[in-house]
Amino acid sequence: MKIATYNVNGINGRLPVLIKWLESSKPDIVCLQELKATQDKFPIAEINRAGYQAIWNGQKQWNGVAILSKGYEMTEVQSTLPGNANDIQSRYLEVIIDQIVICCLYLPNGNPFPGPKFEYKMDWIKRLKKRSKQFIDMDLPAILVGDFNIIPTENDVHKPEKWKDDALFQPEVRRAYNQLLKNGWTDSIRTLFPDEKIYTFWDYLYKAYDRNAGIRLDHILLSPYLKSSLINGGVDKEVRGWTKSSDHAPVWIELERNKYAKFIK
Amino acid sequence: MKIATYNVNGINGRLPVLIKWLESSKPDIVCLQELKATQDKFPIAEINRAGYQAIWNGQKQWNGVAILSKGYEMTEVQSTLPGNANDIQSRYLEVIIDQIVICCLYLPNGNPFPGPKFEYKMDWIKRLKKRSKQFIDMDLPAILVGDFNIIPTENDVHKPEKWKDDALFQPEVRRAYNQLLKNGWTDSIRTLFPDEKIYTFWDYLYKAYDRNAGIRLDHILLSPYLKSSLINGGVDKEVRGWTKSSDHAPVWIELERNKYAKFIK
DNA sequence: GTTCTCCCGG
DNA sequence: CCGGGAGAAC
Repeated sequence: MKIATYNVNGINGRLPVLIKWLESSKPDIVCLQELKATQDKFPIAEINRAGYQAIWNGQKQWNGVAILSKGYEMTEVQSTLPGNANDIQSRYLEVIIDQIVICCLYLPNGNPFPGPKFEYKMDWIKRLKKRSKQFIDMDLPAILVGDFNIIPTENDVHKPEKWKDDALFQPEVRRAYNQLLKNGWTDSIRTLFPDEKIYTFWDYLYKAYDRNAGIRLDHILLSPYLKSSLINGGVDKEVRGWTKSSDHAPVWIELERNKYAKFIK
Repeated sequence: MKIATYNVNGINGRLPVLIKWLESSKPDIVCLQELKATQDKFPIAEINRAGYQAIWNGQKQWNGVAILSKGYEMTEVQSTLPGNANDIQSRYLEVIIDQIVICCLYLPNGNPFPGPKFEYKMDWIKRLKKRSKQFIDMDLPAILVGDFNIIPTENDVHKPEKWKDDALFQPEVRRAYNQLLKNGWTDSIRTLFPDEKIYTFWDYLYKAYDRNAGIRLDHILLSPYLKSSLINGGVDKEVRGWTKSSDHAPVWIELERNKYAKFIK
């Protein structure tokens, strides 16, 4: 089972690129972030035509998340991250597919640091830790998939010194990410490639992609039950070079179906 | 010699359509209106690549006119319509090509009627009458080419009654157009097709093009010396149906080179 | 409807 | 640099 995440930065503006990538990469499950479209502007007809069902959580100008599935039935569990009834930003979608809990998340950027937006980010992370801890405690097969807006380590950024004042690279943010790992979550890509410089985002400005001045923001975290099912993964880096591309590249993993199936029973 | 006019409604947004049309219609001279681009944003490189030189008169948000030439040398004469030093809108460009004075004009729309915008339109027409009368008085071979924003007669509009309150169809505007004809100017298209319903503009709204609910706004007027040189003309109506098309269609005429050459000597 | 401009957010 | 939104003009 191939599971991917892709921050599309505007699903309607990005539709040709998205469809082209779906057809070449053929993921079974896709978590999308930054739809930048209202619920009724989600291009469901084109998504269907590409062979995918979808559940989505739109919003007017920013944010917006969706989960696409090819063949697998989906059941929606949550469309908000629990813990703050005042949070009206569309950044979370939780579904069950093939007996796995799949959480599509678009964590707040948090810039400028410091400030209220950063505080919102930290509160969001706190709620994510709480929600995700429940999956661990319940021994559920679960995956946290999406744009975390967190650069986990110095090995995940081209020039660490440029990011020291940025909300994406604050010590307390990185510490929170590490706590997720300590809680039992596995960073798929880092597990597969322990030492490589791997990026998933390159700024539109200053020809960042041409210079490979990137950062790693998009992550796929596996609960303990799924850890041993991980058989492959990567970043579809070339997609970032396509015309009219998002500033993110898609990230994907492959799970061995049989390995986790036996645990669930 | 094939001379055309085309209100492009944004030259940069329209570039693929414009190039495609240039390559299929192959006019020698083209007057463009509504560039909607500043002087430095005019896509001269792409125009050159299509085989045309250009002189243009850009403006920030609206207006903007240009004259393209394939092979013929151009000499700029005026970049404003004389008679009002306070008029800063880029709506006029006068050049000499092959010994003919070519005036590219984008006459003000004038809506809403009545009001200051309509008064500006009438003042502009008054100045145009004055300038164009000079060409007649001087026996010069001259052409007035462009978007006149004037519906000359009831035969130039799909449903005349819908336009009676519109600045494009006001009696005093149509009277002014008729005075140009009385001064000696020849409406090329109407001369070639005296009775046909011919349109050059279809609103983007209400599927106006599909219903052929159009109006004739774009005209090519010949001074007396050139009248007998007119051998062909038409509207490239199909261009209006192309994807990402302007709301106007190109209009063109062909002049017999030898017929007017003998008069000039 | 479709363009462009300015603005925001990233 | 790009998306999307608001607003103006046609």
